[in-house]
Amino acid sequence: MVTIYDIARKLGLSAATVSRVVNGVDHPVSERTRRRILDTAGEMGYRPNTIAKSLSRGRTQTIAILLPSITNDFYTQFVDVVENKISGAGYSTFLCNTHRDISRETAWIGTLIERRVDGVVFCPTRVKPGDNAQNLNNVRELSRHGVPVVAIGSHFGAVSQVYVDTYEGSREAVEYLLTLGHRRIGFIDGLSAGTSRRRFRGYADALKKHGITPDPLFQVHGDLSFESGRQCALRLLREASPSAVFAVNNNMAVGVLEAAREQKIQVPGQLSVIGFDDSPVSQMVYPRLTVVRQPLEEIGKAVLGLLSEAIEGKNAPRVIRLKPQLIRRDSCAPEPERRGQARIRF
Amino acid sequence: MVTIYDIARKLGLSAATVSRVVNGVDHPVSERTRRRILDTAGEMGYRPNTIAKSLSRGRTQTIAILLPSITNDFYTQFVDVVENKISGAGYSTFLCNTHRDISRETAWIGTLIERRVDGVVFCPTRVKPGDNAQNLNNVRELSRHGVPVVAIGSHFGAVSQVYVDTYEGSREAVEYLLTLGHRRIGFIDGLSAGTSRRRFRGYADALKKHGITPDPLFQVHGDLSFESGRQCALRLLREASPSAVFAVNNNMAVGVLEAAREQKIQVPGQLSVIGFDDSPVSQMVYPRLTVVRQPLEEIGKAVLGLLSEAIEGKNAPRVIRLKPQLIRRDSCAPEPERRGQARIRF
DNA sequence: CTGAAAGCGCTTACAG
DNA sequence: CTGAAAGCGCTTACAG
Repeated sequence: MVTIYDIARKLGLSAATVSRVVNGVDHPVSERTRRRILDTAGEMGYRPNTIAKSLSRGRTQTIAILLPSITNDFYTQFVDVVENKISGAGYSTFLCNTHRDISRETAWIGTLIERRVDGVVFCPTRVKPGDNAQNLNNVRELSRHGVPVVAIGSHFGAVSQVYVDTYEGSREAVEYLLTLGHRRIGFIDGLSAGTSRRRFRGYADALKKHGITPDPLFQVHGDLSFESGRQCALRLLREASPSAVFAVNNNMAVGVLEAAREQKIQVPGQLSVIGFDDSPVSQMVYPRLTVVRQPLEEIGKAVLGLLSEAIEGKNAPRVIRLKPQLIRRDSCAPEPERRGQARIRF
Repeated sequence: MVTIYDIARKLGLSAATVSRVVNGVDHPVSERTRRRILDTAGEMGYRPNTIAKSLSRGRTQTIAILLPSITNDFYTQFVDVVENKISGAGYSTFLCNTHRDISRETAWIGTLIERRVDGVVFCPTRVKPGDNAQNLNNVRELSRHGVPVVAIGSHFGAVSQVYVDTYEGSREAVEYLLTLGHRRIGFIDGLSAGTSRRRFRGYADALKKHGITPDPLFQVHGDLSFESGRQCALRLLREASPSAVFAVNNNMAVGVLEAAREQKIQVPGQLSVIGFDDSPVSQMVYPRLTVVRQPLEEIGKAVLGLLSEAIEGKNAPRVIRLKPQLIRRDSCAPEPERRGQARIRF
């Protein structure tokens, strides 16, 4: 590999001068030597060594995206927009996948500190009850070592956060179903340790506001997979016969569609369905899913903004709140009639 | 940030000794000083600086995955398994997304050379006719700078390759349809500049073997999206009335399902459908798609094996061939009857 | 306009 | 068992 010294030697110049011109630094250099340097750099196939630059500058121009899963549609789309903005800002990005294993998250933290990344986009991994506490430890560990962090969704003390008001999104979705006349509304939750509690509260509050007491019979827990959505729906259909179902993600909502099909229940004729997030699959199924969409482009912009602030050290950590949006497609319809009145419990 | 010098100074030792023990190098050190160093390293919260290590060792322990799109299910799954193996081998991975833009691929090449990555997993971006030539240039550029490369799918001179025999997979899928009695088999291709020519040849050869001359009327081009699959299917249905359709990816195959639904054509009763790759969506639609699956786990293993060889410089570049597998699910059935005999052209 | 020199934080052959 | 020193490839304040 050719270095600035090779160029300097060949031209009888100093490395300092070569460094200045190849970096386009604002520093007076005669036009002639500039040309000579640029030319021979080209001829020799010179490529600056980013590692050496990083060491002397104390900056790596590198950002990590730490997340629970890359095969989950939400994160895939998240990575797509965030990575795009990161590289647009002149950084490279380390992809750090925990595979929903908190111990791998913790391991990544160490690696990222040692790699001296300039910042990390932190999507906490939490599936088990204790995970949340470990997330906090991990964020603190980064902060202790001076690594700027922006957290997605969850709040971790003195660190910036982009927060999508899933409570509000959830509430709106259920409001919508209520407006359509539904009163028997099932809720398919995710892992209990996850952030879906906010989604549940939005659901519950909407019901209460309309004088309906949330009934545990209408609430089931899945694991975010298609198959679990199907199972949950089957159970709801059997035990609560809802006229509408709200699921906390898309895969499970699609599972609901499948369960309905198996039970010969028409969607949306006999059963309305709403999902959360807006993955491509939501428009590839029949009927196309009505969903609560998280504003990915805005999220990406917020993430980069907050991260830049944190890196520059200009502003104090802060949180940017974003609102999800209800996208009405074809999976919802007015409640058909008050079938099964006798079994209504609320 | 605390350095080995800080530890050395505090203990009245040399940086060399500290370096040796914190790295667990095989070099005699008294048990006492080892303990002292380890203890104070712990107390001081010492973290080795990977950047400095990289510079002095001439190795960055970093691998890049360069790909056309991260929102495409195939690449998402590919990244999931490959990144997992890469980090398992002690490397971190740079995610380099070209967004199907060849000029961004070229830009990444420069960045990766300058970052001195230890290797790159190269999934060529090609959508336009000229892209292929640029892919070759890019691979050569990496090689010229001594960066080990393993290419996926395409062949690029003196560089290792993992090759999935999509010709064979395609041929088998069409054989299967022929076995079911289908003779009017539509083919939905991707971008013409892509690798799907091999898939087309598999299709064409299977037909010929059964005495059927491939008819251009049965061949249409989509852009790999769901919507284009739908459009292509609509056109095929209108102009060629096939009894089976084979699409070169899953999204388009799902689009075929949607088109059939709109036209009140039963799948698989009146139309059989096969897709390529095996994305999660293929099992979330109705009916579940029969597909040609690429063996991701094996691909991942092959990639890492080849990359290791290239990094160690032990073996000459070589290619590992893998075979896709036909996964029979619910979207295919025997050809119902010879409807529309009069219009058969072959 | 150009350069000498120290520094970034580590590794490692060479001595002792 | 321990250390002095050079080297990895840059940057940049300081001189001239």
